[in-house]
Amino acid sequence: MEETRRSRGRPSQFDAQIALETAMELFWAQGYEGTSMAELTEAMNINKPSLYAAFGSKENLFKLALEHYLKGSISFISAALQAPTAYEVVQQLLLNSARFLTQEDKPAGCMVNLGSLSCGKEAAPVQQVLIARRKQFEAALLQRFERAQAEGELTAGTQAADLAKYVATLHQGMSIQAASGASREALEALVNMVLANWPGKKAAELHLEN
Amino acid sequence: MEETRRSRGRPSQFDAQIALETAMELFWAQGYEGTSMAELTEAMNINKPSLYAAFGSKENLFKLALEHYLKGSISFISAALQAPTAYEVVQQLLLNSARFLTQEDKPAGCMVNLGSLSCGKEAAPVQQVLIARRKQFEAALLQRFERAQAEGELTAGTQAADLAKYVATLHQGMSIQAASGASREALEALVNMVLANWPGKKAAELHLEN
DNA sequence: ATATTTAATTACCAATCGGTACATAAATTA
DNA sequence: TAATTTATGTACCGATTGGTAATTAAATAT
Repeated sequence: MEETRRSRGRPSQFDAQIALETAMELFWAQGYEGTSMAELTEAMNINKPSLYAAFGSKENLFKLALEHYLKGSISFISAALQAPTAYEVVQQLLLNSARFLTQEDKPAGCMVNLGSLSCGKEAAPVQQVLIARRKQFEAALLQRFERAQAEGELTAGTQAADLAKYVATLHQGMSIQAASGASREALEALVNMVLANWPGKKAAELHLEN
Repeated sequence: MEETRRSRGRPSQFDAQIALETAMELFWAQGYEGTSMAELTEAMNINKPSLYAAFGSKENLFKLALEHYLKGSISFISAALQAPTAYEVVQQLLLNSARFLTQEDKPAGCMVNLGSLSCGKEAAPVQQVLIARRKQFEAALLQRFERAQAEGELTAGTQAADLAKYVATLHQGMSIQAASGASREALEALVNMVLANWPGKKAAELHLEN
């Protein structure tokens, strides 16, 4: 089944996906500027010329590591976005985020939200990519809340855009909390409090939900 | 009147406070790792030996620049904490933050919240100082909300600790929003939404849930 | 076997990093 | 004026930065 046409020259001694996983964890934990190519080559166990041949440059390696990160983390996000109600979307999203942001075997916080927030000019391209991803996340929330609004789910005065920015802001704040040492339990308590005061619903409806 | 005893040797050609202001803006915008001593010496218009003689090291310069930042930004925070009710505390704090984080002539976002979130091992001491400052801010909020609770202001089920973490998290998220290009108006709309759903405000309705 | 293709290895590049030695300039004190 | 004190300017330090040239090793194709 796995008969992928042997390539011609000397075979690679590393698996690109595994190498990207290692690069991802380093960039995730230490950021773009805080991670040197020397650290990367040692952790990935690849010589520098091989690494450059495979991934192009430090900047490109970061972008590929970011895509790898999104592949692994976007699953529970897109799953949450498919929940039947806006409330359940936020519930799933934030509760799962509280856990994701405090995984024991992974860096704390979200790679997209924490990366290159303040950085030198050399890191500007990477910074722009991360900003775009943050906006993309908020746009996905907006789209989902607009649907909820069309389905008559939200209260009259509630703006879908404000709601999307509210959830995105909470998610980003939770990343800083996690990176600053907040425990999983503390984040979960925070999320439960947010859910108990969810703006999209009236108190009476909230009572029925639980 | 300003008869401050002339020092003995050759006089400094720079004002330490003005120099710190410049260093602060650079570190604020580009972070600790993203700002080089070469950039600093040029922007501050001080030779490297003079800079080292005056401020010790890059790490120490950052810490002094941070203290300078706090001196300038902590005023509206401590003023907000003295508002008569918890609601007004949050109102003043977040509305003023929305403006502070989007000043036109200053870097976007909060230097404490955005600095060294992910960084290399060399920046670890600076990272720890920033984490401590974030915790200090949340602790000040906690203290204020505990007072509000003692004054019978909050509903029975509301934990002051959760409330403090909620506001701190929002403030941190707003910093990322500002750093990612969010406008002042968008942040103000967000804050107004948060205030409209402030847990202590509609106490009677929310009390039904728990 | 030989040629060809591709990767690994070693050694190296100019540029920049944070930090300093050394000599000089400008002030006060004696 | 001479001695002392402090800051300045120049020139430099070893280490590290991201990135490569050139050679060798290991596979397939002819």
